[in-house]
Amino acid sequence: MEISRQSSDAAVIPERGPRARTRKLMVTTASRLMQAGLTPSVSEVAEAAEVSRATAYRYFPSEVALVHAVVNEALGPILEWSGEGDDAETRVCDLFEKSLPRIAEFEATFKAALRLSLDQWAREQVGALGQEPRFRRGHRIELLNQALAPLKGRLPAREFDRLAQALSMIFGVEIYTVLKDIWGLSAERSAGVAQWSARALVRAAVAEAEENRKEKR
Amino acid sequence: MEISRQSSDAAVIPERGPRARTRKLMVTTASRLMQAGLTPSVSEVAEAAEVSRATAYRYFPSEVALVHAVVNEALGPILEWSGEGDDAETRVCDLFEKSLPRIAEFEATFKAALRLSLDQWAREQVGALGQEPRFRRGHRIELLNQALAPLKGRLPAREFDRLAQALSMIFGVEIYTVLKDIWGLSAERSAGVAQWSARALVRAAVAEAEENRKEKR
DNA sequence: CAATTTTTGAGACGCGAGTATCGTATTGAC
DNA sequence: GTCAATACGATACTCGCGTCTCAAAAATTG
Repeated sequence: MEISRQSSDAAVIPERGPRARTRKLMVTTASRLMQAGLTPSVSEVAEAAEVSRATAYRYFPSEVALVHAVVNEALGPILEWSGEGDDAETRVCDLFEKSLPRIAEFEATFKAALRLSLDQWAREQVGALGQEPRFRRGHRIELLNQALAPLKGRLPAREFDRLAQALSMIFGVEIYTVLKDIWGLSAERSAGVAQWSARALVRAAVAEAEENRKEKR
Repeated sequence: MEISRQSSDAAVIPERGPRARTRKLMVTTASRLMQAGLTPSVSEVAEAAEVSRATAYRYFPSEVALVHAVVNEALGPILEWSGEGDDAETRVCDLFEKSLPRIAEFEATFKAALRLSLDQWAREQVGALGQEPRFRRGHRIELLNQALAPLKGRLPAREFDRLAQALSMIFGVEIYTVLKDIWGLSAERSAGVAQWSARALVRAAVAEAEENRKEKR
C-alpha cells in the first residue's frame, strides 16, 4: 500500500540533520522570491535554490507545504507580540501598529496563503481533500484575545467575542486586497484606516457595555 | 499574426443571436454548479451543459471569463440597491442587510472571484498579464458611497473617504473567509458581526466630526 | 578504508488546463 | 432548394504541476 512515501518522508522527518540545511536553504530561497513579489512554484524554488525538482518535492510535496513554511517564517515576530499595559484600546492599536506593516512587507506571501486556503475551501466543498497540511490561519484569534485581555471580565462573553470577531475582519492581508488593490491606497494609509477602525470598534464595544450597565441599574 | 481568433470571437461577439442561447445556457449551468459549492473549470461546465469543450472555450476562453460572468449574475440584485431615507447609519445597515445574505448565498462564486483576483495580482507583480478581463471588484465603493451619501457634505472629505474605506473592508466575501472559515460562525452570525461593526464605524465617524466641530469653535 | 544507509539528480510518466486544427452540422439569405 | 456563413464537435497538441523510479553521490558507521 504505502501511501506516497515521498510525502510522508518530507512531512515526518524534517529533523535537524544534514537535511535541515537543504530545507533551510529552500525556505529562505522561497521567502526571498516571495518578497520579490513572485509566487513561486516548487519547481521554481528548486531552480533558484539550485537543487533538482525531485529534491525540492521531497521537502515540500506541494505549494501548500512551501507557502506554509514561508508564512511561519514571516509570521515569526508577530506571534511573539504580547502587549504591555492594561488598556485594551492601546493594546489593540499597538498590535495593529506592529503587525500590519510586517504583513504588508510579506504581502505576496500572505496573499499566496489566502489563495491556497480558498483553493482548499473549494476542494472541501466537493468532498475531496487528501489530508493536506490544512492551513491554520487562526493566529489572529489568539493575538486579538491577548490584546483584548483587559476586557475579558468587563464585557459579557458574547460581546467580547463579537468584538474579537469584528477586529479579526480587519486584521489580516484581506484589508490590503481591498484598500490597496481596489482603492489604490498605499500600505501605510491602508494600515491607518484599519487602525482607526480598530480603535473605533473597541470604543464602541466598551461604550455599549457601559450603557447596558447603566440601564440595568 | 492574428492573436488568437477564438478568444476575440468569444470576447467581441457575444451579441444576442443564436449564440446567446448557448452562452446563457453555459452561464446558468456554471452558476448552478457554483451554488452547489463547486468551482467548476470550463471543461466541467462544458460537460454539465452538454456542449463540447471546444465550444465552451469559445465562449469563455478561461476560468476568469467564466467566473466573471457568474459574478455579474450573482451581483445583479445587489447593484440595484439604492437605499431610502437620509440617515446614513440606517442606509448602511440596510445595504449590509440586503447584500451580505446574497453574498453568502453565492459564497463559492465570490470566493472563486477573490481567488482569481489574487492570481492576477501575483501575475501582475512579475509583469506578465495577457490583458485578461481584469476583474473589477470595485462595486463596493460605489455602493458604499451611495449609502453614505447623506454624510457627503457633513463630513470632511478625508474622513468621509476613510469611513467608506473602513466599511469596504467588512463588506464582501472576505468577512466569510474569516468569520465562517476561521471562527466557525454561521453565515447569519457572520453578517450580524459585520453589521454591528458597520454601525459602530458610522457612528464613530459622525461622533468624531461632531467633536472636531465643537473644538473649532 | 570499506560497507551500508541516506540523500540527491535526471528523466519518464500522468493529469488537467488551455490552444489549435479540421471536418461536419446548422443557420439564414436569396 | 442552394449556397455561403457561421457554429459546433472531435481530436491532437503544448505546458506546467506533481509523482515515480532508479542509479549515482554523499554521509554515516564500524
